[in-house]
Amino acid sequence: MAKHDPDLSLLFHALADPTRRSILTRLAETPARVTDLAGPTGLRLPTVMRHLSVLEEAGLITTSKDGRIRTCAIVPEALDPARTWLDEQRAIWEARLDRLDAFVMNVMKEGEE
Amino acid sequence: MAKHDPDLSLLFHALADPTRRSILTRLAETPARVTDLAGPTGLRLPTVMRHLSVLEEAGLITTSKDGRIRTCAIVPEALDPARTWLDEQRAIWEARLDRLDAFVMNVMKEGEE
DNA sequence: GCCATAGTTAGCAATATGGCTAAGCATGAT
DNA sequence: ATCATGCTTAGCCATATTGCTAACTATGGC
Repeated sequence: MAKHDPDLSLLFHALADPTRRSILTRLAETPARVTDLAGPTGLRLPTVMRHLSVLEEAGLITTSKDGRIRTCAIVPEALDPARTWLDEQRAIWEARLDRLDAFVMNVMKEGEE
Repeated sequence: MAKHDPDLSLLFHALADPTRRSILTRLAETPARVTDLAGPTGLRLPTVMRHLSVLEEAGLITTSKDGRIRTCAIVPEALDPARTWLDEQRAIWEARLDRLDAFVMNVMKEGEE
């Protein structure tokens, strides 16, 4: 049951920003409030909110509000589609490398003229 | 031989675009000319050139020009930093999950006393 | 030389991104 | 009730991204 959109573009885009990655590693320690997350970044609240919504839309975090406090937490399995894609690519790329070796050697041999 | 910056932001950003990912999977089959890569995308040459330079700056591909033909090829190990980061995160995230489990169990146990 | 091919460069337009301030709303403490 | 806290919304600005066309360079074939 895929609740979150596993769209790779959303996922990779969310991971492409250092602020967002630092938020994720911070959340890896423990869930945190929005203000707690903003602190280390040195950014203003609305800016952090924006990053959080990007992370949430990518399915990387969930948030819930209790009173006036919104608590954010990671969604560990959200990384899986990215990992899977990378693993698939590596498999394909490496398989091709063997063929490429042969190709390069051939070209180099012909280039000796 | 210019070492490419393994910057995760560049890397993830490059992977965040479907066109670029399709170019990569195309290149996984075999090296190809710029025109060959442009064909399947339905995009114009300059646009594809742009995508290629993003991929090259991220270290994901190398290109070389022979006569008027530029040949592009994947750089398999370029994915490693991304894979490594994902693996690290997963380890940390899962480690925290265990602690969270313990915490929850502890709370539940105390609640029974 | 002439011309088609392959790529490149320059520049335009629309949209997205990432930061901000200012003002608003809801909640908890006094 | 009042006020501080925590978040939210609206809107502004600068820059980046992604597409395009048009014009240019460079190479290879005839």
